[in-house]
Amino acid sequence: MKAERMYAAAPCCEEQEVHADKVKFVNENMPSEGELYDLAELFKAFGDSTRIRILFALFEADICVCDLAETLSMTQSAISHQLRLLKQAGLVNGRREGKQIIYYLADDHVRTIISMGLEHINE
Amino acid sequence: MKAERMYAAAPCCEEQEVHADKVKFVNENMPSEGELYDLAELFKAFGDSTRIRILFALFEADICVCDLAETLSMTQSAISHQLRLLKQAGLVNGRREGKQIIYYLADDHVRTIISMGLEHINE
DNA sequence: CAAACACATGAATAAATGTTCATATGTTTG
DNA sequence: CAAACATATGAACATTTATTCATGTGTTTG
Repeated sequence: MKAERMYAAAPCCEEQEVHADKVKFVNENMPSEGELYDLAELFKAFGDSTRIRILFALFEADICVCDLAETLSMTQSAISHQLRLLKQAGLVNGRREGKQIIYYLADDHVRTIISMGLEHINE
Repeated sequence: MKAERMYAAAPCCEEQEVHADKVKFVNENMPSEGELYDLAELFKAFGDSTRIRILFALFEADICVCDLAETLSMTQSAISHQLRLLKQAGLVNGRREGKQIIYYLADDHVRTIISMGLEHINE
């Protein structure tokens, strides 16, 4: 009879009342759909080692696409595509200087977030 | 003649020397392969809204798989798979209590990192 | 203004990822 | 110890993602 999908049936883990209260409480403090989505998108931007390397490069200096490509031994196209994602996530910005476009970190949250990450993996 | 791949040709952005120095300097301060990989893996764990929601739930209370599934309106299986990833990233741990396994945050870096993320998206 | 340069972007492809379904493992209860 | 419960896990599938290749856009230079 193709029942509705069961997300953990009602009599979940015995003691229904206690658990129902917990579920309710947790959901009250859950951020909005939009905020959850934006958070996930933000961290996705950090979730690739090419992009992480780009960010580390930008910790040291503002730098053009061409030099990023050489630094990371990757094609200009690949770097450009990744820079677009980083820009969409609000992590970097670019300014034109003649023929080149110089990229730089958008704000200091980037350093902070990566520092926390480093602390975590070196615990 | 199928040339070698060109990662931004040698005469990059004119002024070769200045740029070569910059490239060298940036590379000296680049973390190791392993560290870069681990960082990316860590942030990947934050890069999905289901996992973000699980973490927010665990901010409020230690909680079993079944209740997580009910809270997030998802199947037990989906939650279990995601918990495995969060565990691999060192973000959560589980302790057995009778039939259930209660999950909890592994350490306080999780809160800090998510806080930084929230600050960033609300700037 | 034509050629060269620096960068961006669309389409294509291979690899990674998230969820579902079916089933296995481990624990408690009668 | 058999049945019920809570969770874990493997295989399959659809979707997303990272890179490449080819080409387009915008700027400078001769």
